Amino acid sequence: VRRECKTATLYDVARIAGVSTATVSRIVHGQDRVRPATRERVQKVIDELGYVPDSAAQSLSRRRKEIIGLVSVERFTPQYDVENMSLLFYDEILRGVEPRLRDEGWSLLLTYLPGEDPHGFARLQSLSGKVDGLLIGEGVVPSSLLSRIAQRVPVVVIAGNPGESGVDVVTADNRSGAAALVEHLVCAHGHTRFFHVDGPASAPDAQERRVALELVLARHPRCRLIGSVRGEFSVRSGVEAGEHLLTTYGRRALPDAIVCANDPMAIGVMQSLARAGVRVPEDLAVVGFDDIYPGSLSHPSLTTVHQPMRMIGERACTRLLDRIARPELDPEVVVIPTELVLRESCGCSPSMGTRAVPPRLAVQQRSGTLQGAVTIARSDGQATKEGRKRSQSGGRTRKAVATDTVTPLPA
Amino acid sequence: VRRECKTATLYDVARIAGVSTATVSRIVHGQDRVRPATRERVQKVIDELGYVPDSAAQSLSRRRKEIIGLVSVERFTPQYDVENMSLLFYDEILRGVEPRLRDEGWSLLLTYLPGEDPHGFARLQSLSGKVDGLLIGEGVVPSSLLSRIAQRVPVVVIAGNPGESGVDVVTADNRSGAAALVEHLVCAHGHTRFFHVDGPASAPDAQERRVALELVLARHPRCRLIGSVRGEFSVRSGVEAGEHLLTTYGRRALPDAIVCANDPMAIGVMQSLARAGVRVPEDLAVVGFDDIYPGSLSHPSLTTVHQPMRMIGERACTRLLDRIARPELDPEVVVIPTELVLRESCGCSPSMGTRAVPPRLAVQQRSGTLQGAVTIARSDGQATKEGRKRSQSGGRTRKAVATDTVTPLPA
DNA sequence: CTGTTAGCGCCTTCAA
DNA sequence: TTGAAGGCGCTAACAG
Repeated sequence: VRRECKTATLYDVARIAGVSTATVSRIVHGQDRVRPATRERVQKVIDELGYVPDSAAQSLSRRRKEIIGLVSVERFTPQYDVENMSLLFYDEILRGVEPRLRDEGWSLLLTYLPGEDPHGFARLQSLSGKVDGLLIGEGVVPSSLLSRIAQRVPVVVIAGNPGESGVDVVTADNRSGAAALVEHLVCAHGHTRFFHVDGPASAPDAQERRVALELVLARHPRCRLIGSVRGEFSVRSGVEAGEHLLTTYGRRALPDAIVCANDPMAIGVMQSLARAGVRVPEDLAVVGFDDIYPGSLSHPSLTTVHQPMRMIGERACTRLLDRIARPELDPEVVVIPTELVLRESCGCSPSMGTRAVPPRLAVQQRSGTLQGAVTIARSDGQATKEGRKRSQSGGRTRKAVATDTVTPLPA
Repeated sequence: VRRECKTATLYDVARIAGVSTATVSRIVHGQDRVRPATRERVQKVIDELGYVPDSAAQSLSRRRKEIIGLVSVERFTPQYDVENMSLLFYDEILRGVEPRLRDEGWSLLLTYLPGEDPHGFARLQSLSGKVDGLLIGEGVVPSSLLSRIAQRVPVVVIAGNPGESGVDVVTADNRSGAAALVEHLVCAHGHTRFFHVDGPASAPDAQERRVALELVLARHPRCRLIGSVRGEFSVRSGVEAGEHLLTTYGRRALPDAIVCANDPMAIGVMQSLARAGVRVPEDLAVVGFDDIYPGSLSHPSLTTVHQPMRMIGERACTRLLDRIARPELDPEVVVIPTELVLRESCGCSPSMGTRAVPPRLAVQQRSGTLQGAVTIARSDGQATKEGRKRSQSGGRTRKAVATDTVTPLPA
């Protein structure tokens, strides 16, 4: 059986059913104002012909494609390398975006862009001709270019710098999350000598986390940062950081706690410590950020901060759809609360695993040049459990809602 | 600054540059037959206006959208559940598909479909109006409907049943992989009492793996299958399988080896064994299938079979593009070789980790109703190392190339 | 209730 | 080397 290449068009249906194309169109879209008898007859022809409307023609006519693009940085190495893990972030974002979009009957165009791609801008330009709006991951293109893209088509930046101009931004509350984590190491475990494994200089989220670390340490006079190295967010760079640490401080002068800018690096650090016979958490604590699944499997299991990535994806998507519907909206920064996940690597016993409840949602309005109007919206009807109150984490005028409520997890 | 909503069209450019739309079109597409002076002048206008061609109009005019759709089953639970892991499969497929597509300048439309969605067919139909071809994951819709979709638009099924009719299929060589794995347990470790944690009845790959297990055991008279349970491919169902096992056999009558239909279930099994104080691999061996990253982190690390998922995605994509270009091609089944990954959980020491080299590529042609024509193609210029020859694994007429060559991994 | 008729923005012969 | 013009398949007024 040779495949038929000819696809039925609206005209074919109309002709065969003996009606006009307008009528067929009405029926396809389930409008009323059609006599039931006609509807039935036409529907039959549609089914027989297997007619499906051509989306290109629809888009052209309606001036709307009902497609949005999701662009994220391609950080994956040629083959099954552990580096992949940095991508898990976008995989989860995706799981938040896609269902939201599907609900609306829209489609998702997915693209990875090599970091620092010289043609990045051109690619985004051409992409902008294929969609009604763009969800762009942090680090895909420099922000100067971002705003140029945003002139052509609505843009929401994911995990982006909250200072981005002319575009909406949805991001996790890195600062409060990191603050809560360090605060825990200080208050619950009494650590004082910290070491930091930082992320790439270009990553705004790593930057936020570092600032939080420094702020908390500054609040506790006995605590200090004895050193830090910069990693690449990968397991491998974590391993290297661990080796560097061992070389630098030797076995006797190790820090009390190693704070890593993300989970893969924390896993890498633990690997090199294990190899050297250093025990975690007995000899020192290690913590990460992100809460990726492998962190819960590692030995010891990893204490970290959970970013609700699906929610970030979903909110970003919602925001983009809103903006497409009403392009005149003012750009907004949405900060999604993070949650502390206490496991073994900080010294907490496995049984006492706790997790913070996402308390509220911080929404920062930004209209024109005026900055600083702050709106706080509750996320759900979720009851805010009582817990230790942490002080607001920031030194800036912006008040981000902190990861400030901790409740026990169910066993 | 209020966003401009008006986007420049080809006409705008033509009018302002004082040429015809045909000329602009030629320039946009880099054709020659344009006087350099004209080109330059027009290009300047294009840049100034930030003109980007509208893809809908292009598609309509060219009768080609240059978009393909990727559809996979949505198995993810509401939130960050470990079940997610079943999705890792498609995440990796994606990383094979997207770059391949990007190379060609095409785009990817991504959709998840809830398993057993009653509207599944309708969704696929409507999707078929938005793309030039479809990559469909196994289990998205019953195969009867698949072939109806395939009449409208080229379809390649991923990880599908090799018996699917009217569509191309790209899948891993589950049978040879599982056979090699079991053979290893028997020959290298001398195990004789096996227990099987099967996958869902509807999963063709689980079926292939079970058949292979049974065949190998049948070849070794001393070996037998003492029992099996069916799981859902999730960590949780692995945990349950482990508990069931402990209840059924007690501590004294445990099997020698537990063969799981995929890695997440193997991880689950190991979790419940660990909780009960059963040591792996000292007391019994546990093996999985898939080679997902967390398996390399678990304790003990998991012996398994690697499916080259990116390659599967890439090949599937290539095949789809070929078919779109030449719809008259005969449907084909491409079987991608798998690789044995020996780690700790089978009893191999970590240092002796080995991994099979992908030997060849099996391509089965299937033209019209005639089945069974078999073509074997070499994958690359890769030299085939000598190794234990295994007998052909199937009882069927199809000759699948086995995972039959084992070489040490670099440390 | 149903049909007529302009476009939507671009591509592509065919002429000039 | 350039321009003119007819679609591509569908939608949405506007008439009837």
